[in-house]
Amino acid sequence: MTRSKPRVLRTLEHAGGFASAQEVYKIMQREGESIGLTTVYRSLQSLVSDKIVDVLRRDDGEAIYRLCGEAHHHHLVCKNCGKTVEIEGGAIENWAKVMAQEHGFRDTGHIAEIFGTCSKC
Amino acid sequence: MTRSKPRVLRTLEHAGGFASAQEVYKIMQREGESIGLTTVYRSLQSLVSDKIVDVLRRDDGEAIYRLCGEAHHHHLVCKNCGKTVEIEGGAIENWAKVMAQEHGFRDTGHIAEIFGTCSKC
DNA sequence: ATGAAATTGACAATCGTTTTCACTTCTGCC
DNA sequence: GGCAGAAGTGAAAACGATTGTCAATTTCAT
Repeated sequence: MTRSKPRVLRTLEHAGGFASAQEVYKIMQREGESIGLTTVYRSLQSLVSDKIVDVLRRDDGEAIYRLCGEAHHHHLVCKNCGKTVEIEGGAIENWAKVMAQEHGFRDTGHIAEIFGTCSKC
Repeated sequence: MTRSKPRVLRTLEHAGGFASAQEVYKIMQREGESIGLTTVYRSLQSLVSDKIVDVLRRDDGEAIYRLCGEAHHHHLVCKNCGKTVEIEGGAIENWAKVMAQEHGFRDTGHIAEIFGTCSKC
């Protein structure tokens, strides 16, 4: 992808690194950028498979896209306001490795997310 | 609610304590139970506010309902053939609690899945 | 039994997301 | 430069989960 992806990425950065596809689209419209909703979705998906952004789910099921550094980390997400804290995996990393080995799995990865209600909500 | 809620609850139990609204509806249809999809949704929502069931989100955004009392466990999934092993959370449970507390989060839950390639693939 | 209130369910509407398809823009090759 | 074919784009339609509507049914207290 050539034209759209960088523009979508820039918009996501500008939005504080955290927005749904619909929101990114609306922002770009408001700023006068010419882009289709379909392309926003495709760009975001592409950015996800590039590991440039992360995708999570809000409580209502809407997907939210989030810029993410290359370091492996986990998330602590507020179900209510979407506030996200990046946290260390700590004991999990080893747990995942041991469990996988124990059952003969190779090339393993894992996801782990904690969700709840943050102090403000 | 009177007639439907217990039937939905029973179906959810029967399904292994873990299913989406659509799945519950399909199961009940198959078993010859007469119920509307709308009512399944309403019953599940009601069970959630009764704290009898939990609601999570699948990766694709579909809501899955889980019996609260159900033993909490995690999954080890083969990316290739889909084989799934239920595993214990072990160290994770505590990690999640500590992390959440540390950041002032309340009413927390977590999801953790390990994926990889199983010995056969 | 009876009327008010709660429950139910077929259907339509909504909303995020994906697919389709015709059109445009790139690309490498002559 | 021109030109095929591939890749990218976007409007509109399709899709699937969920929610709203509303008339019919059931429940419950009297």
